[in-house]
Amino acid sequence: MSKPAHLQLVANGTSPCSECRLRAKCLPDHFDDALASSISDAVRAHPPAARGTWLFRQGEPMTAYYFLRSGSAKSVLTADDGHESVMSFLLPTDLIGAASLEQATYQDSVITLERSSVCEVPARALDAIVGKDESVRHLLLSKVVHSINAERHARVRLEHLGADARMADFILEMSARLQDIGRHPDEILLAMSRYDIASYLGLASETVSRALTRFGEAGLVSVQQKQLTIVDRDGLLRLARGESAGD
Amino acid sequence: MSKPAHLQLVANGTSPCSECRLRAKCLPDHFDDALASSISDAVRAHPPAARGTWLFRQGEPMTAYYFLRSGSAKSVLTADDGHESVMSFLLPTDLIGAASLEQATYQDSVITLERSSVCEVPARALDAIVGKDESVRHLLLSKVVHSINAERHARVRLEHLGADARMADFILEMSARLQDIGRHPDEILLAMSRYDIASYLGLASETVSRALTRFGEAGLVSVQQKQLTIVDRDGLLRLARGESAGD
DNA sequence: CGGTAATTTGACGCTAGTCAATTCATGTGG
DNA sequence: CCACATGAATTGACTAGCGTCAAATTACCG
Repeated sequence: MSKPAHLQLVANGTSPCSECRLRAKCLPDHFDDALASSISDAVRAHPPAARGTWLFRQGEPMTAYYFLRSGSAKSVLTADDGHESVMSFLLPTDLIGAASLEQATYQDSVITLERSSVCEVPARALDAIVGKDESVRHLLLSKVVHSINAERHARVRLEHLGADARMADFILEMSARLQDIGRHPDEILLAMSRYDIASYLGLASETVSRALTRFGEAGLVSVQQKQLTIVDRDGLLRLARGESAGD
Repeated sequence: MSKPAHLQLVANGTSPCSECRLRAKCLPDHFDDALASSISDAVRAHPPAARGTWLFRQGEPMTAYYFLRSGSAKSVLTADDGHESVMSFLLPTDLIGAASLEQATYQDSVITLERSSVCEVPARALDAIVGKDESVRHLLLSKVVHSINAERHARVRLEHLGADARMADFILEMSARLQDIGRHPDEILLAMSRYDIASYLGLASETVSRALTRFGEAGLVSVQQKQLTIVDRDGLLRLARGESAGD
């Protein structure tokens, strides 16, 4: 994260979705010719960008949305007083910029957490497709609504759970999302810093550190730097439900 | 709130929007004939419902959205373990059910906090209008996105603010929303219980009570049961920014 | 006017934040 | 390729804010 740089707009990609392994998560089932041609006009695949690359920054004019194709990123909200909060971690197939739809400027900043590639969809092009294709419209809406419910989950987690429970819930959340995109649900690469996790969960980074250490000692997970492996999923589940380790 | 009852579907309303004082907040500027007729087919105004009436409950099949026309309501999320969290307070012109768009069942429960009336929009009718009218589509999307950003604000409030600051922020939030619908920004009717406020802010109800008492003593507000009057707006603002009372 | 629920107020304890010091990765340049 | 520098992560000690429990008071509705 030493050299933040803006995303280079190297538009060397061509109609990218037709061959994409993850297409089913981004587009409707029926990938007919009409849709395919709309898409290839609209979507621009980018070459991989280095860790620490900004896709956009809060306050900039809103020009495009993105879908993450590989790697990972985080979304950061900067409050009036300068405080920064990590609002979400982004994995492949996630819609990036949902909170900025219909807005003149971006409502948050997004930065890659590792070498990552994205598919860019200019705002205008998205609007055109959504106006034409009903199933794309439903898919977009359901992605947006999904992010409402993700925010709500995050909020309820803050309201009701203690530090350990939040941490366990976070691990299970990441696991479920990895599984959803066809990755192994027990092998989690924590590409973000402890500080980022802490901000996401409303904790101090020391508390995250302590929780991970304790989880390791209790045989719930095994942690080696950024690589976390789930060992006792049921144990994590119990913790996330707010039951103390022993019950 | 003693006798919860489901909303009576007395469809005695007719094309309600054409005469509605708050139309500008629910519909696009140009209210042409085509749109007007779509609307009158779709929107059904209900007679006022008593306090404690459920509009819908989490898990029920999703059939319709609502716009609040008068009164107020709260949205409640029930977690797997039975815990209930107040997710939002609803005021006139608010879209009710945004989190349930494109879902088979309602994602939360909504109950009136006082005698209130609503405009019902069947899911199918909304979809039809959104498919036809571009400006309605943009308005709907911006309402949905607005609720993402409201959730985010609520979450950042939990993460960064102490009890007093949350409370002050809540009062200012309600004030701004009242002003937005043309009501006096200093006269706030707290139709919800202290317990509801506490749940919304992630606090204990005792903490809410104490904060209100202290605010009254400090001359920031004047409280008489459910009627709250803002006395020192700047003082509240400073508190909400996290500055202690004296700075 | 009485009964019930909501609210207020007080006392106490625990959780997690803060401060501080140490160890450990990471990647950079000689 | 290794030594070093920088920032991240870990660990420990201390403290404060807020939740919990309990009791008293007040509002509200029949």
